[in-house]
Amino acid sequence: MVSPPAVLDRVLHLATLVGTDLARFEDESGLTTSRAHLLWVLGAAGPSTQQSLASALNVSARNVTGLVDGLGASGHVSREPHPTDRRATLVTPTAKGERAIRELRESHEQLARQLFAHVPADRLAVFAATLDETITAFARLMEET
Amino acid sequence: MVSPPAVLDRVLHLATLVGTDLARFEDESGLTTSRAHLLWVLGAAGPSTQQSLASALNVSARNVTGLVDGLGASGHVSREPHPTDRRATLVTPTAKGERAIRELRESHEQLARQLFAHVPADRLAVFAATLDETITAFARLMEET
DNA sequence: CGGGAATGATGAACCTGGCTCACGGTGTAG
DNA sequence: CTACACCGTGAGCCAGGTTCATCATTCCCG
Repeated sequence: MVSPPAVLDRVLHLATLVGTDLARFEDESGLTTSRAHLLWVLGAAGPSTQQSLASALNVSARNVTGLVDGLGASGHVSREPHPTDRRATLVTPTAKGERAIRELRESHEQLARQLFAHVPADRLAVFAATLDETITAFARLMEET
Repeated sequence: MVSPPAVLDRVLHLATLVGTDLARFEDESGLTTSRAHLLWVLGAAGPSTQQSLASALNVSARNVTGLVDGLGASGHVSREPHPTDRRATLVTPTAKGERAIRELRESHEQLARQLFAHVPADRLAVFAATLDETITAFARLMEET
């Protein structure tokens, strides 16, 4: 019999390990977690207004200003005028930013492949399914509250 | 076929959800994440020097000073003289601190039970085993680097 | 036993990542 | 044209981290 709290601990343990790996990546690339996160979102969504980045990252718009300032200073993104709305700016990755996004993706993929390399496909499927159900259970739990 | 990166994403997703739940707990109890974490460790290890807390939390000793200051101000812990080493202080939970630690444990256990309630025991066992193997794989990966 | 090195906690100064509130510029619906 | 809504940002705050320097104590070795 496996005790649920022990399983939860394992999940959290794995998450912190992945976080450690991300930190290593950041050290190498000179990015911080939040800026890497912003770049990640930018890579997924393409050039975006700061508002949309704020809601995607689930932080305040003011905070995005600061992150974009930092990424601008390090040459990863630039602020381009929005083609139709003169209030907004389009945060756009530079060549350096694109490269960082690509490395981020590759690092993520490589980590995932290495982590699960030893797990047979059928067990990985069970694993993923259980995760899905658990996430769903969580969502239901949050709604009730 | 389940793609490894997608599985990794699910793990991280679940971890952030759990993090959200922890944040809710903090709001209710007036604690912050780091202080709750310190209390958690304190509950597991019993009265400790700040040094040992620092290494358990993996942060600088200086930082622990600040966290203990905060927890002291909110009445969760007190600094007691170390019985044999007059340089050190023993960070000790007060009655209020003990209560918070108990609530922390209960909340954690309840969450785990609710999350995995719907998962049959055999599948949970596979899940836990896969997690263990993955964590081990990770440790091996880190060593090589 | 005595003196130099290690250790435990903290003050000072700094950075990042968050937040809110206020404000100026722009868009848009009446 | 006027009012309202929305985008970005300045100002100011807090928590959580860091390093470096300092002081008291402990420990160890000659």
